[in-house]
Parts: sequence; structure tokens; C-alpha cells
Amino acid sequence: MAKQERAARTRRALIRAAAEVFAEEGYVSASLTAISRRAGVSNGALHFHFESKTILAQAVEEEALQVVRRITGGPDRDGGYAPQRLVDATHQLIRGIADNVVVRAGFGLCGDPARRGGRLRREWQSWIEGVLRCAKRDGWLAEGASAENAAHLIVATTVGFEVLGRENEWWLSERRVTGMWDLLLPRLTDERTLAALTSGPPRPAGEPLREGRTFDRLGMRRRP
Amino acid sequence: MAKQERAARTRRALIRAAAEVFAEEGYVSASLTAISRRAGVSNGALHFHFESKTILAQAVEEEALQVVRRITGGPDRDGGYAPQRLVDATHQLIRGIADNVVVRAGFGLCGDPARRGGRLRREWQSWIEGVLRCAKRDGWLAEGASAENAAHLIVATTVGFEVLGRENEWWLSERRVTGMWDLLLPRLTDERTLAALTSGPPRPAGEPLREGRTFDRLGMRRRP
Amino acid sequence: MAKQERAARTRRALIRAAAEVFAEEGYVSASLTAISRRAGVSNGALHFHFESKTILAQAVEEEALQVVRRITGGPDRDGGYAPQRLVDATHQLIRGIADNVVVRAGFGLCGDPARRGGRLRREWQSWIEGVLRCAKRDGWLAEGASAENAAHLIVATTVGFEVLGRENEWWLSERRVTGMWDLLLPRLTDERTLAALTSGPPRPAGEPLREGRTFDRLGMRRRP
Amino acid sequence: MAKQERAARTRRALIRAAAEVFAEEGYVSASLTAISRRAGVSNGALHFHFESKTILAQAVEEEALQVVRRITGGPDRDGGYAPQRLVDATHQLIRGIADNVVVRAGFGLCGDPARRGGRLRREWQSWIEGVLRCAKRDGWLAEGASAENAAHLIVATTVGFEVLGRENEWWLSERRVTGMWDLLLPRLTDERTLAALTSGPPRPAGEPLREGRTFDRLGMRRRP
DNA sequence: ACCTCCGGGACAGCCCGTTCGT
DNA sequence: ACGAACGGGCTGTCCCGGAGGT
Repeated sequence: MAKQERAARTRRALIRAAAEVFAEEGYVSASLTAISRRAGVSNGALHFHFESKTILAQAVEEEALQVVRRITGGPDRDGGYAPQRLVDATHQLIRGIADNVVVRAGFGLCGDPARRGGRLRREWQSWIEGVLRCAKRDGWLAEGASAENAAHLIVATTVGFEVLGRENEWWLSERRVTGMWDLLLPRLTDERTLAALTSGPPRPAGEPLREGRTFDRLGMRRRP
Repeated sequence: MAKQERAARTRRALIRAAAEVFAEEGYVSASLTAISRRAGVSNGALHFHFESKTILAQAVEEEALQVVRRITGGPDRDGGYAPQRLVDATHQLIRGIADNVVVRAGFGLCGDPARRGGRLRREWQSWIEGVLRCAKRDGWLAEGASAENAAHLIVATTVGFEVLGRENEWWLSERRVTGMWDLLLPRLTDERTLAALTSGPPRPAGEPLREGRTFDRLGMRRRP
Repeated sequence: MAKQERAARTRRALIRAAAEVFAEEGYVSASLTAISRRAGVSNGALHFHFESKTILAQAVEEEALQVVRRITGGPDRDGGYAPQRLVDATHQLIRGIADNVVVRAGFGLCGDPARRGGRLRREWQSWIEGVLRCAKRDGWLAEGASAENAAHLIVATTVGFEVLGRENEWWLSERRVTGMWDLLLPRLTDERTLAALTSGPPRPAGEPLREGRTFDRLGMRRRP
Repeated sequence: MAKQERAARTRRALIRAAAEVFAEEGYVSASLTAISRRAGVSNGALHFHFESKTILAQAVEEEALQVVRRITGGPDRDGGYAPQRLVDATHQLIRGIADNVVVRAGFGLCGDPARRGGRLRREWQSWIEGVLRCAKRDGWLAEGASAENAAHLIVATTVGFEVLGRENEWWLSERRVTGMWDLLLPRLTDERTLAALTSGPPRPAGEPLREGRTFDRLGMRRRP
């Protein structure tokens, strides 16, 4: 039906507009009037698609959640080097926050004190913890490294990037994430990896650690 | 004077009540009525001391700023082991956020999208960057470690702790900070320190790295 | 549309109610709640039609302006005896102020110190000045009579009537206007007209100068 | 006592400041804080001298009333040419309004819809009416001239000058008053006076009718 | 007596999230 | 899907007392 298609387009425009206004002004300050005006529809149309402001925000968050799930639930869901998946996912998350308004708004909504119980950060945190537990179990972590500590650190850092990025967008650079891993990986993984990193020839300045190539460059291998 | 003393007490009660309400509901949702009621004074009394909601929030932020400055501007302002000062300050900051409502509210206000230009995080960030630059200059950092990257990581992590702590207060534990340094210090400082940490006997579980004792346990010493 | 009709009726009721309250209590003292209550609508409905109190007042003034323009821009816009048009218009203005709340409120708003730049009195004044300049040019005025002085006098008098009429409504009688012209016209127009007025038989007490018949009774004719 | 002298000075400063603020912003908009600040005293001092805003306004009005009484109750209270006294008083009134803030504020307060029952205009009007009744009785008026009409016209005109002068101060020029009398006197006084004015040699442009010299120039004399 | 600092209550304007009739 | 209307609530600010100094 053309009718349904138009409705779907309106709905998408509303979510997008809502995400923009939420991201710019925060949940409480964002007025439904501003959102519907930006979406180019009437005030009543908004309430036709979304019963209330709360539900509209939930829809935004839901869409952001799907993006995050696409990042965390990538193709090689459970195989491969677990730390590599962390490196990849954090890079992609920051990129997603930087590029996608809905994701950015979703995380913003999650932290708003006027809205309780956002699932976004909780899922992200659970995934990080899960992956690190796997890494520990599979022997990818250094002996003294605590999977729990590492998870908290990584979660906190990504949250920090996201929050700070809402004020100054230069925080949302992947270079920041690369720098994080540069400092974190040596201690996190075993001593030989560490040795390869610290005692080997210094990496050329122009080629920092990057997503998907991190461990290749470090010559990382599994602890026997 | 009796008069001025009462006024000062009222003012303090207002700032405290404001901090509580701001911390609980966020800047926008917090109503001046709720604040004055919690402080036990009338609406007009609030307006006598603070011209507007904006100015009240600034007062809260200002008081938080002083606490932060007391943390960052500790006794050995410019001497001693720079990394140690970072470890100490981060511990104290998290403790301050956990224990002091005003500090917690101050950081919360800083991140509110409806309020631009809070000095709190900016000062914290500048201080971290400054200390790390000093550390680099004085040879306390490992050769490959970037002071800038480290600063960003530490700032982002503390911000993340603070933000997450507003939802679940268990984030605001100093154990989290200790865990962070446990992962960070080895790569940040030079390789011999690192070796002492990774190859030595495992620390007893009950005695993690703590503020003020970190480097003693690591037997850290200056890179020649 | 029925919808738009109802909206228009609400809008009109609001303007009317606003005019009443403005006329009774003045612009500053008039509360929007009182206005919306008198109009029989809610507080929000008022805000839907008029964004602010200022704009509501402007709407009232605008409607009054249209009435005034209808008075000044009568049918024989530029022909005929200019003084006669003044006599007619002043009578109609006072009658309008007396009978039409909106006009009364419009002039009241114009003089409120809290509201700058009402066009109502300015337009009225310009029109009076313009007509008198025409009268001078066409030879309708007595030789020594200054068009400018006359304009100022007439404007000031009508303003005075209007202002005093807000306290005691008996000021807003057309008899007052007739009395004004009785004193003014002789000196304003030429000496023969004057003679006809002063030396002729006294007018019967019961039949004063009236709108539309003034010059007929004076037997006025153009100065050669 | 020095104490009492200081109190009197404070009281005077408050009345003066109140007059200024009332004249600028109107009664309702004028805030006691603005008044006390302009007077250089505290908010409480104002309330010590004047129990309420109403009473403060009454004090301003009272002082203005005394000035008006000085104008209307001049030396030759009941003798002399009555019309001359009108000419003089109107000139002096306009000058007083232009120069004296308290008088200006007093008249402004009188017309404020939020304040009922100002005596200022009422006394001015009564005086005008009284003088014109005397003039009529003593035979100073032209035969057809109505004392009542003339009184209303003069009162309305002075009120109009005053009101318009609050927006554009050029209205408060004595030239305006002179122009008024130039148009009014011929018809108001008897035909011989009139003849002297209209048929005699034209007055030089540079020397308009002036206070205190009006009738001299017209060669006015009593009707037998 | 004269004046100040502080505080109390009230309410105004604005605006917002939401619903109803069409 | 929209225009119109509703009612509630927030901030700002105003007028005014009252306890206490000088």
C-alpha cells in the first residue's frame, strides 16, 4: 500500500528528527513541537505514531540498540581472537556514535536522569563482560589481568568518550580508541605479546594501531 | 553576626538541597520548588540568595570546583612522582564523587546538554594533561607511551565512572579505580617497572593497589 | 470549514475579552488568566492563538487600527470640504471609542508606558495633520490660522477625551465634540464664515452643531 | 536633630526616585526595588517611610498637587481678567509637567487604571470650570460661548498634551499652548476682541501670543 | 527612630504534553 | 493525520513583613 509506505516514512522521519533534537537538547528540554516541526509533520501526527514522549524516546533507543547489536553480534560471533573483537567493536561503536544521530541520541537518552532503565549501555556492558570472560577462559588474557576490571575500564572509557563527544565532537575520533588499546592491550594480554610490543622496533609514527589489524601488527599469538 | 550566620546557613542548605535534587533528577527536571522545600525555606528565600536557576547551578558547580581543586592542587603540587599524583587524585576524585553530593551534582551539571560551558571537567582534563606532560618530560613514562593518549584515556574513564555511577552507585568504588591503574600503569611507565609488576609474585588478593602505596609495592624507580 | 470557523470564533472572543480586560485594568495589570476565563476558554487556548501577551495586545491594537482607518478613510477620501471631514471623523472616533471596546482598549494600550510604539495615535495624528494641510492648501482655513497648531490642538483634545473617558465615561459624549468644534471652527475657517456664525441669529439651544450638518448650518462657502 | 534631617532627606529622595520610575514605567510596572535602588537606600527603608506602594504613590501625587495648587491659586486669586488667568495657568502647567518629574509622575499616576481616584486632574478640572464660570458671570466671554464646553475643551487639551508628552516630549512645549489659545480665544471672548484680532494687522511671525502678554497684544477690553 | 538584611507567600507569563473532534 | 484546545506546572519577581543592628 502506498498509504503504509507513507506512514513508514513519516515514522522514520519522526524518529530521526526526535534523535536530532534529543541529541542536541537532551530528553527533558526537547519539545515535541520542535520534533514534529523538524520532521515536517503536525503535532497530532506525532501522537498518532508514538503515544507519548516516553514511547518516542524508547523507539529511538530501540533503533540505536539494533545498531549496537549489529556491532556486537558480528559475523564471527564466538570464534576468533576475543580481544580482537573488542578492538573492532569499540572502534565501530565510536564511529557509529559519531556518524549516526540515532545511536548518539540513544546513548544520550540512556544517561538522562529523567529516564530510568535504558537497555543500551547495559547490553553493551554485558557484551564486553561476556567477551572478556571468554577471553579469560580461552587463555587470551595475561595471567594477572582481571577480566572484570578490564571490562569495567573499557565500558567506562567508551561511555566517557560518548559523553565527552556530546560536548566536543573531536572526542569521537577513532584515534582516541586506538590510543586506548595501545595503552591497554600490553597488560591485558600475555607477556609475550607484551614483549613483542614493547621490545620490538617502534611502530612508525604514521601507522597507528587500527581496527582489524591490531594483532597482526603485534604478532600476537595464543598462550599455550 | 547572628544575622549573617543564619543567612550563610540558609545559603549552604540551599546549595546542598539543590545539589541533591540536581543529582537525582538532572538540571532541567529539578524544580526550584522542590529545592526550596527540601532546604526547608520558602521560594522567595531561594531567590534572595540565587537570582536564577542558572546561578544556583553555577554556585553548586563552583563549590564542586573547589573540592576538585583541593584534590588536584594537593601538597606536593609539582614535585614527586607524577604518576603517583595521578593515582592519588583519581582515587580521591571518585571518593569525592561518591561521598559528596555537591561534587556529584557538579559533574552532573557539567554534562547537561541544557547547560553549556561547565568548567569542572575542563579543569580536570587540563590538570590530567598537565601532569602527564610533566611525567613525560621528567622521564616517568615508558618510551612508547603517549602522554596525550594516556590523558584522554584517564579523563574518559573517570568521566565514565562518574556517569555510570549516577545510575548504579557501585561504579563509584575505589576498587574500580585501582583496577584501572592495575591495567594502565605497566604500559604507561617503563619496562622495568612493568617487569616488577608482571613477573613478581602475585599480589595477595586482599591487598590491591591503593592510593599512596601503588609505587611502593611496585618498587618503581626513575628511568635513568 | 467548521474547524476554522470555530477557531476564528475563539480568536475573536479572545480579542474581545482581552480588550475588555485591558480597558478595565490596563495592560500590565491584566492577567492572561482573567482574559482566557472571560473568553470562556482555557489558558492554553489563548497561547495557541497568541504567542504572548505582547502579541495579543498587538492584535487588539490592530483591530482598533482598522476601525480608525475606516473612519479616516471614508468614502470622499480626498474631495469635499476638508473641515467637514474633520468634524465627521472626530465625532465618529469618539462614538467608536465609546461604543467599541476594542477601539477603547486599543487607544488605552497605545498610551501604556509599558508598551512602546503603538501606531494608533500616530496614524490618527498623521491623518489630522494631512487633512488640515489640504484644507490650508485649498483655502478653507482662515488667513491667520496655522494648520499645524490646529492639528495639534485637535489631536490633543481627542486624546484627552479618550483618556478622561476611561475614568468617567460621560466624557465620551459626542456633545463634547460638538462643543469643541463650536469653539474652534470660527477662528479656524475664514472671516465670512465666522461672521455668519457670530452675527447671525443664535442657533436654537436644542440643535447644536452635528456631524454631517455642521457647515450647512453655518452657510459656509469657499474663500475666493 | 541630625537624625530627623537625614530621614527627611531620605524621604525626599524616595519620592523623587519614585516619581522618576513611575513616570518612566508606569505605576504597575514600577518595582519598589527599582525605586529604592535609585534612591540609594535599601528596600526596607522605603517601607519604613511609606507603608505600601499605594501610599508612596499617594505621596508623589500629593506633592504634585501642591505644585498645581500653587499654579492655580496664584496671587490675584479672584480678581483680574479671568481668561488671562487661564492662559497663564495652562502655560505654567505645561511647563511644570515638562520640568518637574514629580508633577509629570503625578499626572501619570492619576490616569493609571490600576489606581482609582486621583485628585490631581479633578482639581485641575474644577479650577478651570470655576474660572470659566466666573468669566461668564463677569461678562468676559462671548455671547454664544458656553463656559462648560470651553472648560471641557481646555481640560481635555491639557490632558492630551500631558499624555502625548509622555511619549514624545516635544509635545510639552509652551508653543503648543500658545497655539491653542490662538485658536480658542477669538471665539471664546466677545466679538470686538475678535475683530481686533482678525481684522487688525497680522502679528509678526516671530512674536506669538505669550503668557502674561496675550491680552495686551489683543487689546482686549471688558464687554460693557 | 531610622535603616538593613533576610525571608515569605503569591501569582504572573509562558510553555508543555496530551487529547478530542473532524 | 491535523488543527484546536486543555490543564497543569515551572521560573521569575514582586510586595511586603520582621528580627535585628546603630
